[in-house]
Amino acid sequence: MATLTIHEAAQTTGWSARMLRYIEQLGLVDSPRSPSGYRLYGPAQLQRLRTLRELLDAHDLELGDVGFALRLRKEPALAGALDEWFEASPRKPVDVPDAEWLAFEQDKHQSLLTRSTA
Amino acid sequence: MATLTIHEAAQTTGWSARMLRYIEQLGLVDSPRSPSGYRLYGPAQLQRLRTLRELLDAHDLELGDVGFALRLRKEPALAGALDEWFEASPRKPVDVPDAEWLAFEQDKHQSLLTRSTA
DNA sequence: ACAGGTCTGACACGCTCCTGGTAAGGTTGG
DNA sequence: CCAACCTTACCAGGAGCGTGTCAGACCTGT
Repeated sequence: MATLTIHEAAQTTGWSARMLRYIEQLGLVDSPRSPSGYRLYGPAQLQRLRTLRELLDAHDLELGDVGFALRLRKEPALAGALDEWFEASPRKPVDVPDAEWLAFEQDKHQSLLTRSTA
Repeated sequence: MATLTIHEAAQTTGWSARMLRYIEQLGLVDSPRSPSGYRLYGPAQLQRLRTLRELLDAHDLELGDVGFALRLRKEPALAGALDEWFEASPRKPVDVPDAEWLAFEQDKHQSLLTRSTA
């Protein structure tokens, strides 16, 4: 049988069993389960856990960072909003209706004026 | 003159002066400086600070997250490595030679055996 | 059926992040 | 020259992350 239990998987990957559960909770590597609920780690999962470790070491990342990267793939709206913000000259955000956006644009100068004359 | 000092900018953007310095330190919004070193916030910076706040509120982000997104733009190698990792079906990791991979597959059972007899 | 392995959930500790505050010193404008 | 602002560099305290460990219940192989 090519599937390992969680402690065996921990041994071969260098993570602790605790961390394997945590990694799964972050959505980074989730293993299939046996009928009774045991986690079963196959070659694919082991591979993923190994390369995950390499990834962290190579680029000085933390699990939370990879979790955020995952969130970026799952929420294209978020990725798009960040893209827009990083474009130096920000236009209108995707999900803001024109009226609201214009109000904001006006309000900007408004508040600046009231500030500088206050 | 259309440039504000840090406390004025804090007023109009809703950040604290302390946070404006922190945001600059993260590399998210850095302002030009006066000859003597005072930060000068122009419309472009104020705009950026405003939209930054919207961004955080809209997507439940934190400054560190945006900082990480910035890092992704600055380090294409990092972004590429993450891309690769997220490609779901990883066969052999790019940088692990076949011999090593096979050794691992064998070693797996090996180490489990030696473990249990140790 | 018994030993040992697994499950979830919780508590705890150390560490970093976020944010505020303060101290010591330079700048500016009246 | 003095008040009021700015600068950098620290310390502090609450919140969240990474990790271990324990408890109580369930599963498995001999």
